[in-house]
Amino acid sequence: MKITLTDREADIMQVLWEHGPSLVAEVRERLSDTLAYTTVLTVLRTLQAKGYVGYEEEGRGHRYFASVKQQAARKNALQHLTDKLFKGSTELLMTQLVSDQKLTPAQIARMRKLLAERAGKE
Amino acid sequence: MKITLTDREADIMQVLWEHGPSLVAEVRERLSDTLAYTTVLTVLRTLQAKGYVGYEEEGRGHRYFASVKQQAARKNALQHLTDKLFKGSTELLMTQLVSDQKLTPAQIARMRKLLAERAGKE
DNA sequence: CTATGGCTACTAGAACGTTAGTAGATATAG
DNA sequence: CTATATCTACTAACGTTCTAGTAGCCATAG
Repeated sequence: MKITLTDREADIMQVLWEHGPSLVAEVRERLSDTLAYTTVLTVLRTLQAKGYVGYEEEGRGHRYFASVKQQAARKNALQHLTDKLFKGSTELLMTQLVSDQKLTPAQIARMRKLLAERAGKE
Repeated sequence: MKITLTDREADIMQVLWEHGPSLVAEVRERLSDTLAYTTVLTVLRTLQAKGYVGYEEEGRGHRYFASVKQQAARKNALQHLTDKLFKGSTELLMTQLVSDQKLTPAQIARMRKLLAERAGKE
C-alpha cells in the first residue's frame, strides 16, 4: 500500500502513532500548532477517507487510531525523497547525512555497530 | 536560505543540476515525463520567482541555470523529512534505511568506511 | 423541560500545485 | 516580403491542501 502524507497529516499521524487511539480533542492537544477543533477533525476525516486511520465509537465521539504502520509511512517517504532528490540512491542519501555533521560521536558509533551487524548477516 | 521544492520542481532542478544551464526545450527533453513546452516554461518561471533558478538571454530564448546548490536542496528536504516523520532524529532515519535492506554488501562496506573516517575526525 | 456544551457532518474559501492554451514577439525560410 | 516556427508572457482551469465556520445531534445540568 502506497502511503503519502501531507505535512499536516503527518503531524496528526505522529500523534496517533505515539499516543495510540485518541479522541479528536486529545489529538488536538498533542499538536504543537494550535488548530481549531474542527480543523483537526477535518484532517482526521481526510486520513480516514485515505484509509490511513480508523475509529471506534466511544460515547458520543470517535476514538481514532492509525491503521497504517509508522514504519510503512517512513519507508514510503524515504523512497519518495530518494527518488526525487537522490537519483534513487540510498547510498547517496546516507552519504549526505553523514557528511552533514548531524551525528554525534556516540551516534556514529551506534551506526557503525548497526552496519557491522548488517554486514555480518549477509 | 530555505529551499522547498514540489515534486515537479524537483524534476526540473534535477535536470539543471545534472546538465547545467539549459534552454527550455532542453530541459523538456531531459524530463522522463512528457510535458507541454509551456508547462516546463511555467515551472521554470515559478522556480525563478522563488529564486531557485536564474537565466541568461540567449538568442531569442533564455538559458536557465540553477542558482541554489543541489546539496542545499537535499539538506533542506532531509531536514524536513526528519522533522516530520522521524521526530527530528537523523539516527532514527539512518537506522530505518539500514534496516530496510536496501543496501548491497558493497554499499554497506562503503558506508562503514565513511563512518570510520568521520569517527576519526572527531 | 430547556439550555448548554461537546461532538460529528457538511460546506467553503484561500492558497498552492499542475498542466496547458492563447497571444504576441521575433527570427528565419522561401 | 510573407509565412512559419520558436520563444516568452499571460491566463486559466482543475485538483489538493489547509483551515475553519455553520448546522444539527444528543447528553446532561439546572
